[in-house]
Amino acid sequence: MSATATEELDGRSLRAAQKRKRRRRTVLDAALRVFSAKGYHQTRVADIIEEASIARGTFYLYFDSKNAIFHELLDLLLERIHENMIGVDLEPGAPPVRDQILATVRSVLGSFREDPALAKFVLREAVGIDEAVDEKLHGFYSQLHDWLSMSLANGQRIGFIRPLDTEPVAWLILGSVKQLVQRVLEEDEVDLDHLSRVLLDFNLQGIMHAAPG
Amino acid sequence: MSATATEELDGRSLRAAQKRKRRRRTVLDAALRVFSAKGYHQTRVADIIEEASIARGTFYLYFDSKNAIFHELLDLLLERIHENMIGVDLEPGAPPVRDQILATVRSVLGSFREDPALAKFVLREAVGIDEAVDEKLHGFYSQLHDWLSMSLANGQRIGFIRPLDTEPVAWLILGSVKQLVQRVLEEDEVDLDHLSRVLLDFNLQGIMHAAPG
Amino acid sequence: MSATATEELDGRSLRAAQKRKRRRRTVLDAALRVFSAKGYHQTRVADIIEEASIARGTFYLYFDSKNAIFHELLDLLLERIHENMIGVDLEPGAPPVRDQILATVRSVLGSFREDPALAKFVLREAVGIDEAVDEKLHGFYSQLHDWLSMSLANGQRIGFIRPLDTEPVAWLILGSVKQLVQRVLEEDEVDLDHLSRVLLDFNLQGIMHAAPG
Amino acid sequence: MSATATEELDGRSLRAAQKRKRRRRTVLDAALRVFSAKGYHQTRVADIIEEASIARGTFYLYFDSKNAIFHELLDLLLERIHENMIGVDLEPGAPPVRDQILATVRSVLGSFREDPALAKFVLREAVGIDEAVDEKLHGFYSQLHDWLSMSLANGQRIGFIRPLDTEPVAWLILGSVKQLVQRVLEEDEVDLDHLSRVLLDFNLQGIMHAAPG
DNA sequence: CATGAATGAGAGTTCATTCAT
DNA sequence: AATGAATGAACTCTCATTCAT
Repeated sequence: MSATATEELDGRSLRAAQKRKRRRRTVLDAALRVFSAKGYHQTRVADIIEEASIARGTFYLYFDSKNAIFHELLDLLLERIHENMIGVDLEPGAPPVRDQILATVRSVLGSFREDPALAKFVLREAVGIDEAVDEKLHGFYSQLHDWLSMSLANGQRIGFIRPLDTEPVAWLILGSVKQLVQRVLEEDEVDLDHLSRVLLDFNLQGIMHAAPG
Repeated sequence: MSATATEELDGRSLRAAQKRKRRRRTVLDAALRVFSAKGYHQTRVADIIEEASIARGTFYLYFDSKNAIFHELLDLLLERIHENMIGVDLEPGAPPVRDQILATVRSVLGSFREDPALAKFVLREAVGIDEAVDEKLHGFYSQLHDWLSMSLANGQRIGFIRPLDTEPVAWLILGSVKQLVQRVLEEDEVDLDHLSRVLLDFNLQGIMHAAPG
Repeated sequence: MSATATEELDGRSLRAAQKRKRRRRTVLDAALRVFSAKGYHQTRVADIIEEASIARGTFYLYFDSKNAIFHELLDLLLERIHENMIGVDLEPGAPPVRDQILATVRSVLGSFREDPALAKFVLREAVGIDEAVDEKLHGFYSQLHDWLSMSLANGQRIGFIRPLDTEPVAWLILGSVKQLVQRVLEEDEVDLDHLSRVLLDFNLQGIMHAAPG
Repeated sequence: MSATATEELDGRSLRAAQKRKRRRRTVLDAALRVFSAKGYHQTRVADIIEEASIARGTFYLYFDSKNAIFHELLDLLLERIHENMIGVDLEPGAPPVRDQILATVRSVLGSFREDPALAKFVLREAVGIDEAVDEKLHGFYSQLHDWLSMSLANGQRIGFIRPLDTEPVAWLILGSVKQLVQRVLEEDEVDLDHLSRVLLDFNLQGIMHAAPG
């Protein structure tokens, strides 16, 4: 009987833990929606709890503060973007580099387009909130930059990329991508395939005619 | 004698008006400093009046509200940036197009570097404050974009620019410039001449080797 | 068991609702006391919350603003006065008209005397606050006037009242009553029965000797 | 020469004093207009100085404070009303008492009608401003009441007035007059002669048919 | 664990009054 | 005497967080 009780308790606490997790998730989702729509400062805790259909106190049962839930969201999203980043396979037999990059670009643009809240959140609303937020974003973009910079260096080594100062160029590429993502979010109908190709061509060849040999 | 009196009055009111203008300017400068350093929401009216060394009520003598002074600053700065933009001279006998663009780029980067508060303000803090602010910034960047887009079209007509979709490419260029400006602000020592050349080369030729004829 | 749970919940929320209502009432009462004592403009929200022994925020939990609670009080009190007004029964077999009116007058004077705050509030403090307040009071007195005017017309029809211009006379009666009420509030010891009779006699017969046939 | 100088000074200071007096009067008039239109609390010092076309500081050259100018106005107006009050001449050979009273009533109503600002000011706005204002008004009405009460007593002595409790009846009369004055101010077209007669008849005979001998 | 009423520090703004010119 | 820019105390209202139930 005590076994049963224990089992029951285990089962109960397991279910409880799951329920807790689900609740947390519900609130996080709600918060993401509201933060994306109104921005951090325009968002009241009241908005979040209403969107999540929970009571005021419940919010503080799952999160320490409005600021804390924001940070948690930010971490989550930056991590998710990280995971979606695909490296370029330079092994012999791999698809052409250009095609690989094109696929990556296409996938990144598409994923932002699918979850605009996420992108809006990271690109626009997470600014001017906090020293800590600023640092986090800064670190994130630095990582992207470093990865790009390294990729450029690799490309140079195999002769795919011309000699250039990889540091600033990585920033330039990053900037152009960020801007395009932002545009993609604002326009209703976009041809992702076309845009991906334009983005790639621009970054690869710039705007000039290929110089004649 | 009445003339003198009138003159005196004029002189007095003139001096008063000048003083008023100077005061306004003092407050605007102080506000720019504080907004740039702390962001809009972290900035209290108390911070501004302390920075400007004026009394609480004096602030409201010159500006309607915290929001109003922010908008005035924004207008001022966007206008200033506008004025610094130089077109490209295509007349025969003009300096080479590439040199002209290079000079513009160099001047833009330099002016931001000279007044970092200005740049920080426009690029970072003016987000998520207000519908009106968002629209203003949006409009500003749209204008920049349209100007770029048109310039690209012109370049195509004279054969300087390869065939490409000017609309998205203009956004890409804009994005890369914005990002570089942001970096320039964050780093202590930068070689503006070098960066300007890198920026230009990147946008003109991309990152690939010039394709052999 | 689920029934019990539901009942408990119902009971809980019921008790909560009751408590809420009691709280509201407490604040309203406190506000009435303070407004009556100091007038609208001398009253600070701080005074009300102190009198009600609640926190600053709590006040705004129950009322939108200082102005709103004032309006609610005003509505409440005007309504209460309305309810206390008794019509005259002209049916055969009813008590003599004079006695009926006397009873009404006595009851009105008495009710004001019992709750001086109420009367002070309506008669003195609710002036010069707001366009809306002015209109509300104006409307209230207009209603009283119209009711009086109509009663006079009815009295004329049954021959109880002499021919006269009912419109202005209704205002005269109203004015005399208002003034007496105000006096009743200011004096410590009053003989309500005596005053009621004096009021009635004055309004019925004026101050002259009954004209000899 | 010193004489001339003195004379000149005298003349100058005289003219200056006159100008000062005129200025004061201008400001007082302006204040009366604004106070009457908007009420004490809605009136800003800015409103008064704009209406009077003087500078902010000038206001405080002539009056100690917003409160002070209000009190001065109040005193002025109460005094003016006092002066307009005419006693009843009971000497043999004087016009009939009823006619004398009628003339007084007519004149009082007419004077209020001619200067509505004055009346509005005294009857409506001067409430809930100040302990001192309250006392002043209270004293004023007490005087009116005492005068009325005494007149009633006199009337009783000569047999013109029936036996009644003069104290409360004086308040009733006062109330009816105040109310009528207030109405006269609010309506656009009024027949003052008719209203005066109605007022008199009401106060003299009430609303009942004269009791048959 | 869930609730939502209660809290109070702190924000922006107003306006009567002062004072240097 | 006249001006009007400057002052700052005092006000109302907001909202993230707490806590008794």
